[in-house]
Amino acid sequence: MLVGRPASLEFDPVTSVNSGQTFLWEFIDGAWYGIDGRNVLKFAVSDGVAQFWSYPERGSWERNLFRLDDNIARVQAVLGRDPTIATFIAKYPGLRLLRQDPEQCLFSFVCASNTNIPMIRRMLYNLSRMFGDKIAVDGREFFTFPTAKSLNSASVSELLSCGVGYRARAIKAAAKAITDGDLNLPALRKAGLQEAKDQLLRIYGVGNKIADCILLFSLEKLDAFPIDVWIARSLSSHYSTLHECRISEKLTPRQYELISEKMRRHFGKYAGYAQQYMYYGMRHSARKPW
DNA sequence: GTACAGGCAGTAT
DNA sequence: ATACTGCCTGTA
Repeated sequence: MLVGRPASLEFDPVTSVNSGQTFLWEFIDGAWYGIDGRNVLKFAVSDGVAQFWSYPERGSWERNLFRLDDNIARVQAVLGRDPTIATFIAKYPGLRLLRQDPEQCLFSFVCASNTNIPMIRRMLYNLSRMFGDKIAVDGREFFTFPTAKSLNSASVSELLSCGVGYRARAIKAAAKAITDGDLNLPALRKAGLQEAKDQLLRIYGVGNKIADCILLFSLEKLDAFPIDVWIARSLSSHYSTLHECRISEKLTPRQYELISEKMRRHFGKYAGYAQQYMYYGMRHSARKPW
């Protein structure tokens, strides 16, 4: 799909924001509206040309969010040597990884444990309504994503009223770590994969999968390879020969690390892109509506 | 009623 | 290191 700025690049923003990496996007009256940290983002597509807005104004945010600075031709060329991924690339050529706000990404995936996407969306909308700041856009109310500070001072009963259940404790733990300075997310962008992951794993409620999602979607670790049940299914059906043992849907932490590392060696430094093509391909062929 | 959904931590072995 | 278990909540 051709976009307004820069016109020479091709990608599909609709597919990308609906590929399960991010949760607070919705289609309203012909345009897509999304929350990224303290910004309300908007785009509309017609006749293969996209227009982008943000509130408050932030020039060319789409370049940052959709990772247009990545050499996608190179990514697709490298990953396309794998026949399975080549099929997915051909099917969804416009799919892109997103570069999300790290704090929002952290809280989003803390909420994502052991539940489904409609529930995740509900939790995050409720949290934003209760702890975010109201912004009026196009005559409609939106809410910025809550800051760590606001979530840190939230009471447990307030969090429970957002429907987060037992994740309340994890939300509080992450909010406290950030507020106290024990977890410095921006600094992790420059750290190595393992170093950054170790920092995230110290947080209560953050395990292997959630840590890898945060690393890939918000901290520049394009070689992070998150394995959820969908990826596990895909690995066991397409890549069983790479692994001597059967891949079950439930992986022990050790098995997770082993397989994740093996896929990293197989796909190289863009392993995270391969994961996203696989994930979206699996979800799509399973006809998940979200 | 009960199974299930994009995991994780706690405990026992 | 692995196996097993409980867990908030809403929907089918």
